[in-house]
Amino acid sequence: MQKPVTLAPLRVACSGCNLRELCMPMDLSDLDMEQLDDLTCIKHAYQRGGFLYRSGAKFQSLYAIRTGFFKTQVLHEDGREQVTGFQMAGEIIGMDAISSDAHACDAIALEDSEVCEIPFSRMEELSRKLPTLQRHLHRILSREIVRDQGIMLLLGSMRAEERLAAFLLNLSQRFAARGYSPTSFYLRMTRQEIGSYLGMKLETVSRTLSNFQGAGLITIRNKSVEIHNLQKLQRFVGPPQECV
Amino acid sequence: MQKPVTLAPLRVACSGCNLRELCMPMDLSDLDMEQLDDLTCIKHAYQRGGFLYRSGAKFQSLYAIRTGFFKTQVLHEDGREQVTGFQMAGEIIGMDAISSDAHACDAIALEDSEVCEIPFSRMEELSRKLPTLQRHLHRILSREIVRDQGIMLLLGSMRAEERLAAFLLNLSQRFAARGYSPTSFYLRMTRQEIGSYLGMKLETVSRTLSNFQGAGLITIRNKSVEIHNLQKLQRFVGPPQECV
DNA sequence: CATGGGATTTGATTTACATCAAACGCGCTC
DNA sequence: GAGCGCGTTTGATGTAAATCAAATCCCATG
Repeated sequence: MQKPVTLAPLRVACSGCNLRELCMPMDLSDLDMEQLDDLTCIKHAYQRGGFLYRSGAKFQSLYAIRTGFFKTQVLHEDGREQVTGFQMAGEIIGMDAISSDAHACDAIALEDSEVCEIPFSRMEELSRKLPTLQRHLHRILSREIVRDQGIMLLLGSMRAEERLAAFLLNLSQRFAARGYSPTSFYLRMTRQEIGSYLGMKLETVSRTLSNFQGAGLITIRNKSVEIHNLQKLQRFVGPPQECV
Repeated sequence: MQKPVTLAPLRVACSGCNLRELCMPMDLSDLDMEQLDDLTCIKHAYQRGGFLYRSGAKFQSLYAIRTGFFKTQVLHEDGREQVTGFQMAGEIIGMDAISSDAHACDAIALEDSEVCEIPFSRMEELSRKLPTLQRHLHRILSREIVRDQGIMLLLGSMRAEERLAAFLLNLSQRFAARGYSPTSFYLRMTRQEIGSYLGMKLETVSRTLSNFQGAGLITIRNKSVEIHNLQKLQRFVGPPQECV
């Protein structure tokens, strides 16, 4: 069974991290060595199923994912849950907690993962000295707002088929940005989790994926997806179908 | 017809603004007079239907609403639109634009309104000197993320009835926080706009409101709403109905 | 005050998706 | 390798909400 334990904490420096391009793309010239030390953060490992943080927990740090895959979810008191995102290497997570000093959602590892813990008070302190870092922090926060608006558009005005196509294309782009194949990848999450994220039931997810496969757009076997035609899939995201 | 013109720009100081509690609740002791001058911003008036900003416009400033009512919406290239929020006095708007230096949505006045323009570069500059302001900015950004997550939960896992009840209760709370009646208020937006925001069609909004009225929960006449029983309405937000 | 156009309500019908249900497949552990 | 449980697929049926349509209301304007 899953043991949500934290393995092997380790201090690391952002300057030496190969994900800097994705998570903290600042101009290095702004950073002298002393300042870099201030940003040094602690690396933790999480097993599949482990909680990075829980809703309600006191806010201390943001987390940069180094390797692995997470989901975030909010729980309604009724027991209903809504997956609010899937996060992969290079992405920053935990920003919802700043507003109330407590985490507003759960973050759970979908595979064995490593994260850098970034103590937020130190981040604020340092960003007062480094305008570039300050600007970057603002951009990250704002980017999250824009991402959420996109999901609102998706949930509010797209049909099941479109949502799923948009979802696959989004994953595709993000894998591509990390140097992986944009057309062949593993889904780390269950149909149920995809459904929760996209506002549909797991059966509908399954059926729609089967339809895509039937139409020759993708091949799906268990959790591995192969997209045969990105353009055709893209055309699914849009009004009903004006078959070209 | 609407003329989206800007009327009567005027310089004002935050120190003298009666909305400070809602939009910039900092400890005044941190601010000396000189710093206050730096935060002085420009007041603009907008007529109903006027654009505060348009999607794609260059990002310069955040805006604090002093009086009035706005909606924000994102447009899909297909012409589909999604209302992403309704903003009222004391709320800050425009934060989605920070990430790309361009506005990601339209902001449109739903009634004659006044806003304070807060040049963002000056805000960043000042927040490097004032940790309290810095912290406040971070909180505002994060609060927007939390708000969006709530809407995702609403759109992804609630039924029409629940969404509309949650919507009315949200308005109720926000009016109450501003010293207005929580049980009697005007809707500034059309059924169509409510529907876009809540992911349903205007007919469904109308029908559901009629149902609420039929159940004696509210009285609705045109755009004026009276909530007769906040608790009962609250109970609508939840799983199907375990009638108490 | 009359007129016109958009907003709203309400009804009839359709439909996309949910629900219920059963079978299958895959990865566990024993 | 047998047995079990979870995740997934697929089918049959039900239903909430969309769509289509028409009547009414309300405000703006001449």
